[in-house]
Amino acid sequence: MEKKPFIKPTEKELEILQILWKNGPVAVKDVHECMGGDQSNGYTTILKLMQIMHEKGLVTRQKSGKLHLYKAVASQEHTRQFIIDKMIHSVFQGSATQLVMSALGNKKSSKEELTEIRRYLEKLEGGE
Amino acid sequence: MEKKPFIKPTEKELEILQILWKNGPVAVKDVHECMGGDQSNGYTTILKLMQIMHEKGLVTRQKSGKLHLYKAVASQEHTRQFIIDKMIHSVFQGSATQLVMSALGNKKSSKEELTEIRRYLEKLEGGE
DNA sequence: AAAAATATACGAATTTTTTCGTAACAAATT
DNA sequence: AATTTGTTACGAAAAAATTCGTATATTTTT
Repeated sequence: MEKKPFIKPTEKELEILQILWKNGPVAVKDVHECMGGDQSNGYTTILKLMQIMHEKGLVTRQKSGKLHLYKAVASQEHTRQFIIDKMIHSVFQGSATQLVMSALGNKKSSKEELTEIRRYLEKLEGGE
Repeated sequence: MEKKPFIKPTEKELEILQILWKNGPVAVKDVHECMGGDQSNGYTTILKLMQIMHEKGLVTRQKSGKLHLYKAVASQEHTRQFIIDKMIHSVFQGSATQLVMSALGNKKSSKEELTEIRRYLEKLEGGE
């Protein structure tokens, strides 16, 4: 059996993953453009990062003509949950409740958002 | 006017801050012990980290006899909100709602927790 | 006052993350 | 077939974060 340790992506890697999740399998060029072109990041910087991500197993890639199309391995949902779990543990002393309150307390969430969350909560409570 | 950029603490720094918030002004020794003694971290490692945090302005310190008592500068609440905001932006495409759902979805939160959060929400909605 | 114990200071090594220059390669264009 | 163009590969530098050894200072004990 293969045990996958799930490597936590670094900040930059996360930025790249966001783009991969949103746009499906894309080339380095596309990611680079999505990140604002050379103003903010050199092309080879992004390329290198994506190669490293490939080494780490964070992404797979597939040759298509002369370019590589990269795809995230872990789902956005899975990665989010992993990160959130870590955060709940390291910053909110294990309390999801405290995280939620912090998340909602500062942001002026719209009434619609709050209602949506409340519905979601009721569903969770009901379904138990 | 002094503009405070608010430096985001690193992971290890955050661990230390947790202890400072919880236990008030304490010496390096205390922090070191709280973190499991030499098994996990050398004393001088923690010391150095705390000195760096001092340089960065993350903590203040005060001499008390021969030791330094360290205290976090930013409040736990403030730091939490800063980190959560960053996370909402970088991982949840700006949607606090999605973060909340992710936080509650994976964890099997207890009925009590869910109820507590729902009450909190109702208060937010009402108070608007 | 010498020795031991307890802290801090400092410098440096190590590891991880980020950045980038240059080479190599392949396809398209001339 | 030579040149240009677009891409990946590679190596190394720079920056940031973490770890630790050793020196120094101060207090306590002998």
